[in-house]
Amino acid sequence: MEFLQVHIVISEELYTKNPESSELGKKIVSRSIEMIDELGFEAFTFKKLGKSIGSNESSIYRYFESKHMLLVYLLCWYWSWVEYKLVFATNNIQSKEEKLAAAINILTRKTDVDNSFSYINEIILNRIIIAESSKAYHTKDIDSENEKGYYSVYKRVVQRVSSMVTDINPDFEFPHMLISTVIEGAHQQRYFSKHLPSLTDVKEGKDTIVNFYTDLVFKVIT
Amino acid sequence: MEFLQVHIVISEELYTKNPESSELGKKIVSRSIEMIDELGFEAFTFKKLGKSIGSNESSIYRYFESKHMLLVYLLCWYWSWVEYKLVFATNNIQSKEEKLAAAINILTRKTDVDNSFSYINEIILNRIIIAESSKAYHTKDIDSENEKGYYSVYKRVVQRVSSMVTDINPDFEFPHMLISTVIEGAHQQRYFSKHLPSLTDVKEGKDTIVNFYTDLVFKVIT
DNA sequence: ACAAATATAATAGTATTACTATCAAAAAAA
DNA sequence: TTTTTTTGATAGTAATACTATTATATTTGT
Repeated sequence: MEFLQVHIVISEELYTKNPESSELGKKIVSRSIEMIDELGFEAFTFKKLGKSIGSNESSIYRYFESKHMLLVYLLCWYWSWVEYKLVFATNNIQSKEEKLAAAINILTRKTDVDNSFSYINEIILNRIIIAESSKAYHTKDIDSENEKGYYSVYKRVVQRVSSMVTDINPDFEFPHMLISTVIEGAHQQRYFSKHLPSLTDVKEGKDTIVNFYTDLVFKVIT
Repeated sequence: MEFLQVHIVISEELYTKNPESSELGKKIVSRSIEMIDELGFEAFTFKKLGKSIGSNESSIYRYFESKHMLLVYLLCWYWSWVEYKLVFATNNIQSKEEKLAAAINILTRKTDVDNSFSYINEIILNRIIIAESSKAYHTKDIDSENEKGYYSVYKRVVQRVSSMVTDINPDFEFPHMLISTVIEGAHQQRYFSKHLPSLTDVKEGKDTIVNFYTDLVFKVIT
């Protein structure tokens, strides 16, 4: 069985040496995803990662300037991947409403396996995005990093879906607020349902989160 | 002019020695709020705090077990204060809809000065809650800390407002999801409007965030 | 096949962090 | 005034988040 191999290109600003250019680089990325998930971002270190992949701390620093930049890289990779899924899933849908519903589904659903990108486990990556991504942009350096374009992919995803909202209702004044609320909200609800369930109303079986936010969006924009 | 002095009681689990029991303790709390705001939580240390208040690192450790526990303490104080404001603002409102609207206003508006609590600056505290609170519960220890009740005040606030939703529409299935989405969403939008404005549609002057979420809630529950 | 270039590994070192432990001095309570 | 409690000062530890240097592989060009 063959799979379509799609390539996600990440801005050069985010790494010192492109991790996709070598086996070691790919191992750094794939193993770091697993380790951040296992240990949490705080307890994760380049030293531990090096030991775990049979390499050296100093070699990892040749790919990523810091642990923070690695997280930003993963975030960027994740949102590029979501954008690809989004474009793929909404392409050729004629009905504006169906298109928006498909987009919201992509943004709020549980991530499933995707064999197009061999060395990255999207399910685990999704989990660390949910648990750790806020640590990437809740920094004192947010403004300068934003200027450098570190978050442009994420902003583009919000923009794409906001446009779908505006297509349906051109008079709706807050499409960006609505979509960023949905994206961040869906992530939070997944985290809460696991760790602080009294903040949610998630039921076993059906995907409450997708239904809740889909319903919310359509009610709010009309 | 005299002000009503209201006392917020914080669970003993959150501190080693009650910071309200001494001048030093109060200074630790009030100055830590300012310093976390200035430096960000990562760069803030007990050593720097000690130096800044003319005290010693070791003395601060006698009040708080760790920097993380100080943050949890501040979070708990903040939500206790919001709960007090909430009860105060919604008390005696007859109309269920007006009551909920008043509650959403409390949860989403910009914080203003409050002279009832002398040594805590609520405006700065609000800012650090917006920027840093996710770091408190995005930890590997979340489950055990949740069991110990560290987040019960926050959960109670969500519960209170969710009940108001259920009072209006007993058939609405997701009151907790809705209210936690609103609370966290409003915080995020305030952060985004300052640092990642393309994720929002905030306009100068009027309080877009309050209007957006008030409208959202009433549209969703009916 | 061999030199040159490049990538990786190993080691050491630095400043800082997040604490703990100990002891003395100061302040408050009995 | 004695005892207790609180604070301050100092020292120490293991770990973190790096940087710098040098040696050793590995790859590449000819």
